Amino acid sequence: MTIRLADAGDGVELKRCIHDYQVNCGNCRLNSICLPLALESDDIQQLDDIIQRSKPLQKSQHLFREGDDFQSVFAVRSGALKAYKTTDDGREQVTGFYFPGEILGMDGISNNAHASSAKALETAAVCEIPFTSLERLSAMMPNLQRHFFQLMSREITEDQQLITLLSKNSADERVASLMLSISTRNSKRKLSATQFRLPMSRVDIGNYLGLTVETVSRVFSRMQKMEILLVDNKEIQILDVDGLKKMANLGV
Amino acid sequence: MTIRLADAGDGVELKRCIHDYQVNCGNCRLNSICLPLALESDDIQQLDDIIQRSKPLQKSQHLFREGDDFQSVFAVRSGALKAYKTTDDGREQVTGFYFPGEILGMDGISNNAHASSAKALETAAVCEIPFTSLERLSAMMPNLQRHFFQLMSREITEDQQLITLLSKNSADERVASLMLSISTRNSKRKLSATQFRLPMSRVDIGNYLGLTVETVSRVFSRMQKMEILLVDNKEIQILDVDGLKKMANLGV
DNA sequence: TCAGAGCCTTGACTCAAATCAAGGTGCCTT
DNA sequence: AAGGCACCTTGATTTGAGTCAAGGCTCTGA
Repeated sequence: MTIRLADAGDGVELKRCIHDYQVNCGNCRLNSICLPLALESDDIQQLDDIIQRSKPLQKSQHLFREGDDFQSVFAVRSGALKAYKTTDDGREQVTGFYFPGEILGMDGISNNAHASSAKALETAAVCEIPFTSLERLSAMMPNLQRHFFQLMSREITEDQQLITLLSKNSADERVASLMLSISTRNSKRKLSATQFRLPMSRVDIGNYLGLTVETVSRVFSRMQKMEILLVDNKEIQILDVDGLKKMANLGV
Repeated sequence: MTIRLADAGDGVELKRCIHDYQVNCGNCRLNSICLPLALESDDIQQLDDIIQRSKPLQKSQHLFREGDDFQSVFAVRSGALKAYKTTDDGREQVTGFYFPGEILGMDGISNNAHASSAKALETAAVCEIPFTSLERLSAMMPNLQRHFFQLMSREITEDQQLITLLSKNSADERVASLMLSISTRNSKRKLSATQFRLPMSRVDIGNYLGLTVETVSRVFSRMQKMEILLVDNKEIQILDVDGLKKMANLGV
């Protein structure tokens, strides 16, 4: 029942699709994050034509799995996803959280197979961008080619940030950094930088930051006691941004 | 005195240059690692024309520094380099080691400024690939575009491997994994997989793996006692590959 | 060839986070 | 409305790696 192509499926389903979701890149409120490009409107139309909008994923549904054939990269439209790898001994490593406007799946390009799995943390909608079409288009639009090189390069620098965090920082610093990162990304999406609901569990946070659940929980308690955060289960309110930055120890 | 362009500098210096280094991508013995591409010889010529070969770097000389304008990516021709970032509080995080045939500098694309510094661990020669020329050429050669997308994607998956290592694995497992990685990369370059000289110090290894020097040293001692490695300062001989793989715990 | 500096190793002790254990909270299902 | 399950919190204890300290090795340059 999944609608993969804009011109596929029966008319009724398609219409609902058009009604429910934003239909094109030109009017998408996320395009300043996802496509901050100086493209001609004709170019945007061409890009829009290759992008496929599908039915939302339900919580804990997979968008793709490690080892799946790589066909497309994906932009998050709504909701949130996590990417994770399964180690040979069966443990899980969360490699990233993805919010609206962010792009995932680029790690599949190198081997033509997804190098990680992606799972919805809550109901989530994505735009699918078939990679061969994207390559074709990129060769014709220097701006687009540049944009994708930049996106991938950003993924690299972000991974390097995480490497540094894991390798050099204490539990307090790691959790504080993640809270700041989510806060910053929220404000880029014109949402509150100080109040939000975490879409992921404590287990996922711990897993991502190389900590156990218990440690994450204790850090939240400590932050609450210090009146830096107000934590009510997954609802977070940042009371003292400077205190949080100080705790993150990444330069105020 | 640096020769940056193949057609620059005075004739004598240039000739020595041609004599000392392999001159073009077509005959470079590393091209199976660096450029495993089905390119027409005319295409290789075009690529070759944009690549600039410079004088070798001396040990501990910088190839570029964090914050430098991003102009080029670099392929290692000989020797070895490390990439590292300096954190806001002045500590260093080594983000990678680069051996002949490997490409570095791609993290600079996203902000038009290098996101990390690169320093020679020993005398090292590199090919400089100016990025704007590469972009122009990529738009014309689909294979080349694909290749660079793949290279960047590989950098992402490798960083994710490191993230997992740092987040989930013990000191023993981390050091064992690095030894295996170097061994594998050596054999790709037709060098011995079981005997090599580490170009980096214990400090660099520890820094890269999120460990202290003392811990790295203790792990080497332990491995020696277990007759997995023979360690003589920077000279490493792998005595028991399976034992090493088992120690790395990444699936034998 | 000798001095010095930087790098490496080893040992003793400390500590931050993991582990083990138990109980609480909130949410979904029936 | 109640039962069950998944998730979260807190406390007690353990442990792997960090820190501190000291001594040895090796390469360089005078």
